[in-house]
Amino acid sequence: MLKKKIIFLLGPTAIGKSAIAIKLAKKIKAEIISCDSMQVYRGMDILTSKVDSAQRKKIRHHLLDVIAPSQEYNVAKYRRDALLICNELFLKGKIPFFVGGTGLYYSIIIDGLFPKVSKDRSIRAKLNKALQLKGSRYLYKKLARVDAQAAKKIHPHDSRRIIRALEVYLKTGKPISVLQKSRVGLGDEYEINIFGLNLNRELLYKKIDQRVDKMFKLGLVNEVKRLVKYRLSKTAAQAIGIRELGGYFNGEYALEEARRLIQRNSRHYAKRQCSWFKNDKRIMWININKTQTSAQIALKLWKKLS
RNA sequence: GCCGAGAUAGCUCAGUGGUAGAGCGCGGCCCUGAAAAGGCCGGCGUGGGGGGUCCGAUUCCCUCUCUCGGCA
Repeated sequence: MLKKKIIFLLGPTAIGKSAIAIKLAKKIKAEIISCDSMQVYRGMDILTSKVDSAQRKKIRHHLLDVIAPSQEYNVAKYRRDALLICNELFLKGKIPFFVGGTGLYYSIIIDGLFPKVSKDRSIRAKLNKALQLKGSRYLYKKLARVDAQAAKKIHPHDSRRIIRALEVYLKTGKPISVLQKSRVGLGDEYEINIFGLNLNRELLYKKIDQRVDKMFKLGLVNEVKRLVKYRLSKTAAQAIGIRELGGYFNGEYALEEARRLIQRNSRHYAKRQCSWFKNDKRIMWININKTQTSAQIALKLWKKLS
């Protein structure tokens, strides 16, 4: 029996994924599932460069605007939501087409998430308090005693991962390093095609800077002003642009400085994305050069699929 | 033309008679319930050119070039 097909299109921010994805989706009866940790929030349109409604009419997009920015969202919720949509699409005879740049999210879809150890507010509160009082080294030593393997992988300064590992241990009595081995991915069941878009670093940075300029022209400042009037969830508040414009709103620096910071932080982010994708050997790479249109690139991808 | 200040990393600059640092920038990497987050690593340099003093000069002296400011 023929395996069902799932497609991924990955790449750093501003490289042009969305336009290419829509063109490809039209050729193959696919619907797009956003693979982006920030585009799930309503009201963060300019900030996250979401595709507009005209484009969404061409091809249905999922997991955009699914929660309020006051709500928290995370990998586990994403996985649950995305897999649900995947199944719906299969029933409709459509191909699920994941498009985005959040490395953790796509890998969780493909490779799975170890089960059922959700975040625990009270345990985290305690651990965070210990972190403040005694520092990350104290927690790190604690972790090393119960889960040497995890400790080996985590840097002593990486307090977030130390806390999560301890949280899992305290909740289940099992080391996270053991649980992590029990992930169930999509691997064997489906035919998975992963495409990655690649662009020379200098050009990518230029595109990022230009995109940020465009965001300002489209009204980024007002959008963020509107957003921060309400309390943003911890996760939504992480979007690049919130903190940077916050400093401007507080009078810490001029608007131009906020722009500079947004551009720089976006470049750093893109670099981290590249580094994440680089060593996934399953990715089929497509090099972009500036003369190609998104239609041409979509055609190239389409040929590789058939 | 004269006077003064300066010329050190991609940028802004610090410092020292024993071949150099800081911030920013940049590069590399890690990643399993906060991931646009968080963490780690890396100085990336013919110290403006030439000459002199000295065991030794980026540091002291001379000279040239250039830049900036002031006076003409």
